[in-house]
Amino acid sequence: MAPQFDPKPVEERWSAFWIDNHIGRASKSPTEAKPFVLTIPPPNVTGVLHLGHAIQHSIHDCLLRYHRMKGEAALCIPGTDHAGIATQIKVEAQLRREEGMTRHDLGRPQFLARVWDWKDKYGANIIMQMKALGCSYDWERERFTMDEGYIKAVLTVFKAWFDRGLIYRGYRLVNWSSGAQTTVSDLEIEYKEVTGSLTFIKYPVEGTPDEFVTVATTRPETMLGDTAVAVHPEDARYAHLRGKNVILPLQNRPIPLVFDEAVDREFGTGAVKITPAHDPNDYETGVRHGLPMISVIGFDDNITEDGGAYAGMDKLDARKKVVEDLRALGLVEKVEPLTHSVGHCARTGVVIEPLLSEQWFVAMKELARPVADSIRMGRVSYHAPRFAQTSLEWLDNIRDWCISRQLWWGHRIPIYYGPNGEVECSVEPIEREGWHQDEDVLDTWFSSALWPFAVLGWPDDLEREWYPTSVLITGRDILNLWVSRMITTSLDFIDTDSGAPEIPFHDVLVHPTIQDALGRRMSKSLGTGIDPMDLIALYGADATRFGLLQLAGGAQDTRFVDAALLKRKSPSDTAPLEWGEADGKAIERFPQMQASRNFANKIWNASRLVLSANPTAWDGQLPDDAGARWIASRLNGTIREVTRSLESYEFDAAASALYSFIWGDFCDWFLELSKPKTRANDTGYVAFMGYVLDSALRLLHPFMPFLSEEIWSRLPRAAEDTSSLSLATWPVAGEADLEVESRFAVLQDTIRAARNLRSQAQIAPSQKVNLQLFVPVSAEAALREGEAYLTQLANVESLLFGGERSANAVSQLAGEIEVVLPLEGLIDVEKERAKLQKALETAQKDLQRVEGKLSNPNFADKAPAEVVAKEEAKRDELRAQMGTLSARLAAL
RNA sequence: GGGCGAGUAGCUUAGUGGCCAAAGCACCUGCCUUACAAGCAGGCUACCGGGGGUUCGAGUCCCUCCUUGCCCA
Repeated sequence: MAPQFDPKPVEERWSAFWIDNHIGRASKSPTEAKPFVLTIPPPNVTGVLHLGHAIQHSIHDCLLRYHRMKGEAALCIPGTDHAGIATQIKVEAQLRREEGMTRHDLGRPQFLARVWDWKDKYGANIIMQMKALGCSYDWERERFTMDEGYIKAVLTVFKAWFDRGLIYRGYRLVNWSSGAQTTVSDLEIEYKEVTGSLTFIKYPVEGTPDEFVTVATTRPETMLGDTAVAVHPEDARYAHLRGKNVILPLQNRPIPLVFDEAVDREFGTGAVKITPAHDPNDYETGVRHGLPMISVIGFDDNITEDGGAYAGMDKLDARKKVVEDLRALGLVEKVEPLTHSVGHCARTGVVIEPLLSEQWFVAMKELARPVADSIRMGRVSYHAPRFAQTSLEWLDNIRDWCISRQLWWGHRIPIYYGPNGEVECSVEPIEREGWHQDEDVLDTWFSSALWPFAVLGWPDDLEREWYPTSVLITGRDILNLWVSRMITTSLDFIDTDSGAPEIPFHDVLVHPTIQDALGRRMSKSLGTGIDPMDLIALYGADATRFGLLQLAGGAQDTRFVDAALLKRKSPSDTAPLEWGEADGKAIERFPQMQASRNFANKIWNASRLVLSANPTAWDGQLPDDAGARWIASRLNGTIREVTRSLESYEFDAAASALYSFIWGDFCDWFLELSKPKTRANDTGYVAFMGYVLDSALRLLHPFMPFLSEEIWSRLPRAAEDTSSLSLATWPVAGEADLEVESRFAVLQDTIRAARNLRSQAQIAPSQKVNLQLFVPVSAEAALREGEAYLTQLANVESLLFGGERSANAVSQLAGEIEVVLPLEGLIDVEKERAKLQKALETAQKDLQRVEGKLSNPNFADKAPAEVVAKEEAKRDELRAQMGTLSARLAAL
């Protein structure tokens, strides 16, 4: 074995082994035990995975491997999403860039062939990335949201909802993205603060041309489509105008003054212009008052014929011209700067234009109610629980879902139009003379909403033994977009054995969002996006997984440190980053990953040491030795803690329990104190060392599968014999022995004190020293038992218990134990005195605080007995320490 | 605008009312001690965002302000 762990060959070997041997295949019959089932959130086939995916898949595979080792039937179904808008935009951009063509030049069938090529290429790449991370999913079950069976599921749901009247076509105000040339749903809009202006426009009152009603607007060009001005019914300023019209300037059209309670009297002048065709609020007002709706902005963002003189102009040009012309007429009262929130298309970034259009919708109210009920009843439980509230707020205020998209890539809407105006929904294509299919496709999330049961064979033959699934692991940004909708479809289409609506998963686990080193969302355009494959290449897949799982504590955002990025002067500094370099100096760029790579190397070398002693299978006989008893107890505590943490999804706690056990306890103490035993070829002891390592590797496997598998394959095996650690059993915790652990802690503290003295006295580590110990009766057994270890680990020549207090010595306290290091030459008495004096003062101060607490009657009365007892023990120890320190000072 | 989080060492994070607030990285000192310099031993570093309150006791609970992230409009 090489002195440094080289991840690459190990990853290649075991990756191939797991796939060839179908480790991820759920071969057990799930009826044997409660199955553990996951379906991954299918990534978009738009490109490559980023760190957000990497943490998500580290969590998936960690849980999956843990449950598999526990002996449960464990299954995780992988797959990818066609991602309608996102993918089509990518392929269109590529087409434009490389061939100067639009999709229309190519035609629908040819264009779709191009998108399928793209899907094959990038979809395969994404699956490859998951495998590189070590994911042990059931690769034979890989699904795609547009594969044959999936299409059937989508069409079946559409038809069922259509037949029940839940899917309908309507001429409504929808969100139009001119960038993608399609509608988008409410959830696909991102609101951003922009600096704009508020223009106050005077509308003359009909019949009294000297009187005006002033309205304030951020979008003056929409005034061309105004069909009313609204004021609050109790607003005294406008009460006298009831029943009157105002004249819409530029269009010279009388429009009514309407009274509506929704008007905010405080905003602007209290009078608002109403443009029902271009604003959601105005649309509602328009419906309430039966106002005409005039579209003045078209799908191309240009002013329509109804915009009169401005027809054909871009809406932003028209905005300037309208204000200019109004100013010329003296109708602009003032213009104020205003920062307000504007909806942008989440995919293309263009400003969303609300437009009237004929689209398909799902009526959500009736469907959403049982979803909210299920969440409230706790049938689906959220981690953290507050995310249930987030979902409920959305569900309780649900609005109809616009599902038609003016795209080519996706599930084409199964609606057919006949020559005489017939409209029919059909799962099978209608190929009758004169009939044609709706041109639009469905919102991607319509198909994603069916994921958990569509990947398990629905509608043909749902594999009930795997449904419902166990945990849905996802980022919090798609809780409404995806998670709530999956619950909706499952409750509506899937029944339990007793006929009640079935949930798609029991738990929803929300994982952290990974931010860049400056607290921003990771983004390729800023040059801050990090490809997990780069991390795997630099640090190895195990270190990458472990490092990410250390960050996966709760749902809180977490920062991924890029040392090079931190060196930048300001967040707006976008100078390119060179890998591993900042200010011309070589640096470790990702310290979090470096730390876990070092950990992997530590495990590798600890294993080298154990394996070099040629361990045989352990017979279960615990060596009669303080160190062995101690590490056995610590192992049991660690098994318990890692198991508990995984059960409660605290991956950071599990990782740090493993880290401190393996590095802190096993390597720093146990392996060090075991060295004389391995040199003496104590086969029983070495077999025990092999057993502890074996157990640690099992616990480590869900976190670092490659490394643990590699080392485990080299260890001897007793009863159990499987070909792979991934199929070995999860360790069962025995009782931790607190008595053994506290005795060993006394020994450790004493050794540390001795090392500390050596270091202060600047004694070379190789030089042996004589040591004198003053030990209270309570600690004597512990020190006698561990005397050999003390001698070995503090490099002691001779150890003296008690005796004369020499003046020529330095000392330090370890609890109540006084560790004294006599020195050959004269010591610096003043320095030593000052050190002891300071220690004495500190103890004095602590004692005063503790005594103050104890003498407070409120504390004695109200604090629990064990807290009081702790304080009393503390007081006794401090008194003893002060006695020892005084004695030492006197001896100087 | 409404809602939900977060702010702890130079950095990233633990911290479940009860010892003197924990870990890793970074930094400093000394060591190539025959598993590991990706290492070992020792050390430095905190007005726990500000202010107020509840409590015998607050990093932890409540109020408020500041900063910041996300969701919804």
